[in-house]
Amino acid sequence: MSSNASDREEAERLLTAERDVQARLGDHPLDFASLDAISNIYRAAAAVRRRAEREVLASHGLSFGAFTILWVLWVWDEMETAQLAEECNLAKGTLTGMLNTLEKQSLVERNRIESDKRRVLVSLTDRGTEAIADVFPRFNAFEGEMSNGLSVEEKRELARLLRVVITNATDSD
Amino acid sequence: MSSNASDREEAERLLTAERDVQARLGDHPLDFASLDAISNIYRAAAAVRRRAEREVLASHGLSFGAFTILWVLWVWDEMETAQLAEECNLAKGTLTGMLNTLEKQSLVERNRIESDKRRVLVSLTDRGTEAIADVFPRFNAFEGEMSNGLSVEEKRELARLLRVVITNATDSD
DNA sequence: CGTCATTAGTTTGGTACCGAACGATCTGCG
DNA sequence: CGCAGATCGTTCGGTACCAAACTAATGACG
Repeated sequence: MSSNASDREEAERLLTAERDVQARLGDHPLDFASLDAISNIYRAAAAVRRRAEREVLASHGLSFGAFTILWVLWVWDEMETAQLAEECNLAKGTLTGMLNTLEKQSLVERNRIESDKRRVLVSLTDRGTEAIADVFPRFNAFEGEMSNGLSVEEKRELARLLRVVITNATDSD
Repeated sequence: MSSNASDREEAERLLTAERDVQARLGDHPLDFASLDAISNIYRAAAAVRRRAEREVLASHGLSFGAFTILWVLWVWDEMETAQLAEECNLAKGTLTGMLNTLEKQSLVERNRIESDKRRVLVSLTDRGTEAIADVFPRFNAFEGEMSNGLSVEEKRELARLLRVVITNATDSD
């Protein structure tokens, strides 16, 4: 890791920008701590997602969202659509489309619940189980790479801090 | 916040699932610390983004990405397309489309650079400056809400931990 | 000068994703 | 029963987003 002249220049450039922004805001004080924390969440998520799709998922023809669906179904065996959408952080309309795709690929199957025909139970097919069992270890190793340089305690702390944000963002939705 | 019976049940449910997954993986050990840390990044990002769009940005007709573009231009005054895409975490093709939208709304303008006609300098219009100056304080307050319950030190720590992940995910791209 | 590799931005084709409106099914209450 | 609301999944219209192919402009080297 280089901590050199250009890093220092970059830091100065950022400080100048920070001052400029503050000036433009007048006396309304800027909450930089929150800004950094929250905006880095988005940057990290986008970067991790893109890289995962390219390096781990593309070879299996899976998008990040599709992977998540398979993973959740693998863990919980079968799940109703609404719950699955919630667990995967997707709007239910989005899930419908992705399940169509996954169904065409014979990775998942849908079954209407007899006792309540509005509801649908989604589960993995054998092919789907095979796929996620194959790709998951690679994905988990990738997660390890992405948190390289963090101790186990730091990873736990990161997860904890993020849980607070998730709660705030999900609260009284 | 309730720490009650159903929370405990939920925790047990999760532990069971964890054991099941581990069993399914056989002797290949699962890196739960990395899994939690990384997957929470994505959950947090999606939750924050959706909420920001609904509660802060929708009233201004801005998407999260569009907001980011305006914000970056506000901070840096003007910027070439490639650099702007990088700063906003967008593929350059994506940026083209979003700039078209923003241009139609008269929020940004594009100017070819005379000395090198391939390049384009993007900057805010007066309307754009007005828009971001109006919405940003609200957005920053929202970021504060999202990190509610975290001390300033914890926010800085969160930002720092995420920077490590960002570096890992961006490294040798 | 001309041609070839490089670079900047745009176009293209395709998926993911959202919110809102919808249609089907269930449930409670008269 | 029967019908008024609630609840489930799907459909619809629209944006955002990516990677890869393309186009125009530049610059380097003969």
